[in-house]
Amino acid sequence: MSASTKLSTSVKALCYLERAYPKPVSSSEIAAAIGINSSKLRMILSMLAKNGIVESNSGTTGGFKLKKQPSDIHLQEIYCAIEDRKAFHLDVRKDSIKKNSLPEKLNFYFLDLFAEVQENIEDKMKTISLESIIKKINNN
Amino acid sequence: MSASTKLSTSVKALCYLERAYPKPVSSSEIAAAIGINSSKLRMILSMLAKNGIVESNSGTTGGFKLKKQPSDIHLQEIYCAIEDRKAFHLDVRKDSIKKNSLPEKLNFYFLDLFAEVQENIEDKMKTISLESIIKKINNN
DNA sequence: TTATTTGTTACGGTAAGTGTAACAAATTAT
DNA sequence: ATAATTTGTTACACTTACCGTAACAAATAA
Repeated sequence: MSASTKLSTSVKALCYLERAYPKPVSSSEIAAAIGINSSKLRMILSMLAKNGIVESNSGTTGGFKLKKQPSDIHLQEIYCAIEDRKAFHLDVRKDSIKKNSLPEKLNFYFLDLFAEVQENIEDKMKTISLESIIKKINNN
Repeated sequence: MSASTKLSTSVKALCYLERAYPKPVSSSEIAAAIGINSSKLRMILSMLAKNGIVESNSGTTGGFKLKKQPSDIHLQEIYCAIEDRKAFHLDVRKDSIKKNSLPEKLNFYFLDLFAEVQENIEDKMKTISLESIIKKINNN
């Protein structure tokens, strides 16, 4: 699952949970509402649960519900919870490239550059809370 | 071919051309030096040629050479020449999503957000010239 | 004990990315 | 003119990633 898909799916689910709060909601219900398979959604929600963003409970009265206030949940936090890899990942073909060659040095250069870009993106995401998204959406 | 691969390959080739300047170099020679297939490289270089970054000539004495000064070639320019799509592209599954629903609104929200991020990245790339990359590489 | 829900794994189908080959068109050398 | 070289482009097999779905053990409540 791609990073952007995971991120948007997460926010859709979290918005749904915010509306239902404090009632817990099952993955099936959320999945049907946002148009995704419930297994895939559970995969995402379980990661959010491990990172303390949502609470999950098994059983008849189980389901998911928000564990933090929307104003305290930021995009960067969500992103880190669901994705270990970076959004940008450079091709570093160590095969067929000589040590200390120009191509290798350029690979390192782009590795650094993309890491920097990645940091910029994460900084931006830190400034966006779930609450701000919900407010913006409601004004449309 | 992914955007990051195209970009790094382009810069590798351009650095090679800068070193050989003003002698034209064949795609085979560059391809061997940077470890890529010559057909794929020609695909990239032809796009750079269409955008006035390099000059291409057929025939025995043909090949590629820089058409602009390294200080006048910027990453953003290269990126635009080789890639029409954006680096980030959101999943907008219009199927199974109702009109004016929360998920649809959130899709639009992320579409806007990612477009903004994209602009930030391009702004950053505008500040990086081929010359600055070459200087940085040579100091390592 | 039964029913419900999470958490996780697996699998087939589809799309994207990679590496290579091939060949027409253009240009130069002989 | 003819041959050789190089670009520009297309095609193809192979691999990898992605997407949608199903399945089932573990946990929990009725």
